[in-house]
Amino acid sequence: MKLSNYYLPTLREVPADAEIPSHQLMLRAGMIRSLSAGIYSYLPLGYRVIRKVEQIVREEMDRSGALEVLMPAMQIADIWKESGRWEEFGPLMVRFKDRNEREYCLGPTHEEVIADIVRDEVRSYKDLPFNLYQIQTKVRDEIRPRFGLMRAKEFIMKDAYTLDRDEEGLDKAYQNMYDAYVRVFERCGLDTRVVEADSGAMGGSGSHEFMVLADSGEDDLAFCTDCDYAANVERAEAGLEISSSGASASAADNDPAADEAAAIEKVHTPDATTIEDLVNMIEVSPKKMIKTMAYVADDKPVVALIRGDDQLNEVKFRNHLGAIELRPAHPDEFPERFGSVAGFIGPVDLPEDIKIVADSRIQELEQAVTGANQKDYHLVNVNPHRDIKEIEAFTELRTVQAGDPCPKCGGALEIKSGIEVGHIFKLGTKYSSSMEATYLDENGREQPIVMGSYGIGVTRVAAAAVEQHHDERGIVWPLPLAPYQVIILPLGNSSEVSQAAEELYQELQDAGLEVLLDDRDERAGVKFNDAELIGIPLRITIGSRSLEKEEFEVQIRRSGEEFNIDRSTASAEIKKLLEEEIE
RNA sequence: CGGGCUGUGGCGCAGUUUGGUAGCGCACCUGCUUUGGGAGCAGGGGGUCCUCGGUUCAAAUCCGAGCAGCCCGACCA
Repeated sequence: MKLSNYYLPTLREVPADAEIPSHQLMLRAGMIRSLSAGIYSYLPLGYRVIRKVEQIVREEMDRSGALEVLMPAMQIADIWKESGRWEEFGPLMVRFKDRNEREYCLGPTHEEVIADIVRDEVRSYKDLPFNLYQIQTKVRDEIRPRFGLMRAKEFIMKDAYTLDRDEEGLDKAYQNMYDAYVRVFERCGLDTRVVEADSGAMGGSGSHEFMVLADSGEDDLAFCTDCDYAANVERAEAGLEISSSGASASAADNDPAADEAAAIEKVHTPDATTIEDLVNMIEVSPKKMIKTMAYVADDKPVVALIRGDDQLNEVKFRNHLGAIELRPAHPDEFPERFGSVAGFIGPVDLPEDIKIVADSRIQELEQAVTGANQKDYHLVNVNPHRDIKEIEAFTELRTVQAGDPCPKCGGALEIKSGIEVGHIFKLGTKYSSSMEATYLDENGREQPIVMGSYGIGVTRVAAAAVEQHHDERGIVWPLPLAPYQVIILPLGNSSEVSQAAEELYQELQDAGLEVLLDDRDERAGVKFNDAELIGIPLRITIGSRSLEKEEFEVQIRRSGEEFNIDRSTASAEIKKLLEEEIE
């Protein structure tokens, strides 16, 4: 394509609204424009990248035996009510009514539609297994869209669904998709890690996320420095810690004198509503404090007990409770529902209807500090086993931190941030059961189809690629995702130069390469800067200076390397350079 | 949904404290010169100053309400 007839609105300055590199650069490179927060148009250059990602995904899905379909973006509420997710999805789903007051949503995902498609047609075990996928725009009313394509309200996703007879079939299908995903991200030139994940609202038994490591990532990931353990911190568990306080706690249990020596005391702690305030006021280590986190789970009051220096992991808490809706209690709710005041709530003598769940680390605490359920007072010398009678369970509720022991090998965990570009789930029979998608097995018995679901955020992959591949001059596309492979810059206005450029352009195009010709009437600096900003892997400069010697100048975007090539062998040389660039 | 910041030409911003009829850089158009890393000179076009209401002789500026965008948090396949 010739830039003189292209729509490439590059920006010299960084748009004020964009925070992270991929957002800034995609705007500056004229790839995307936003219509509203989290809603984007993909301009010609940007859409080419999207299509490159789609094509790689498509090829690998096809290779894995999956079949491409296209499902409706507009879905009826009925199927969501059947699966129970009409309520569960909450405000994340964009809903509307047609002229007849019939309820619809814009598909945030397609498990229900898949179940509907197959339930009427799949009758026998002989019809299974198979795998359907689509590449389509998904719509989710994100609470807070941000970071450009990274978290948008409308985004392109590849979603695949496997349908199997049993768990064994699902395991195979899951592994097949896992392998396909590894190939997809490798081909995209992305450095990804696979981590164990929480399956969240999707339900199901097993789940892995494919993560691109990047500082701007919204997910925290725990990696073991010694073994291959890797998990999203939402799910990551810490191994057992052999601590001295743990040992002494059991000793204390056997020593009634120790308990007596440490009777509960109420201390005046005016305005100390945070752990930090308390540390300053009574000089106790946060490790000796019990944080009491008040939540409302499906409209019932619950509290989580966490050591003062730990963070509550809401996913673990929610999973333990089996709750659908879990939210922090609002301060206004404290007096009535928790019999206390925000900032001073504690587990000792709470109203009886409140469920108490404690992190396993609470078990080994003694002479701890916690809220007194009375404004401006805390309790000291609290021993959980003696003083908190209604603890429903001790379980791991805390978020793992760097340095925590690995659950697999005991080595130290480290925390890195990552961008979730793919997520695979073993759904099991959650949707097939509720929506009656069944088949008859060899014995003529009706069985629910066993499903898996597999997503790749296509637009997010493009953004993640920019996060991982850019420098101070702009984007540095990995060759497989580059919108064009080569850009030719004729400099000056001599007809020899433009003729040579035109010839090379034709030659490269005939050779099947994707080529841009910057034939705009712009100064050299403008052309150089734009070429580097949009990140084309190979830049060919043609100017009278080198043309006199029958040479073209090459710059490799990634390395910055520059050298000359002979005009006569240019196109063969360029092809060779591109092949090398793939490796 | 809570906290903070911001809305002035396509982009980046000043002007708001102290009210007086809108400005700078970039981009854009015309001409001349220039032409290998975001050109120079001259001339020119473009703005409901987010919206609505109020105060005032007079509002970008003061007051009230609303809307939008961004950041932090909450939340979120």
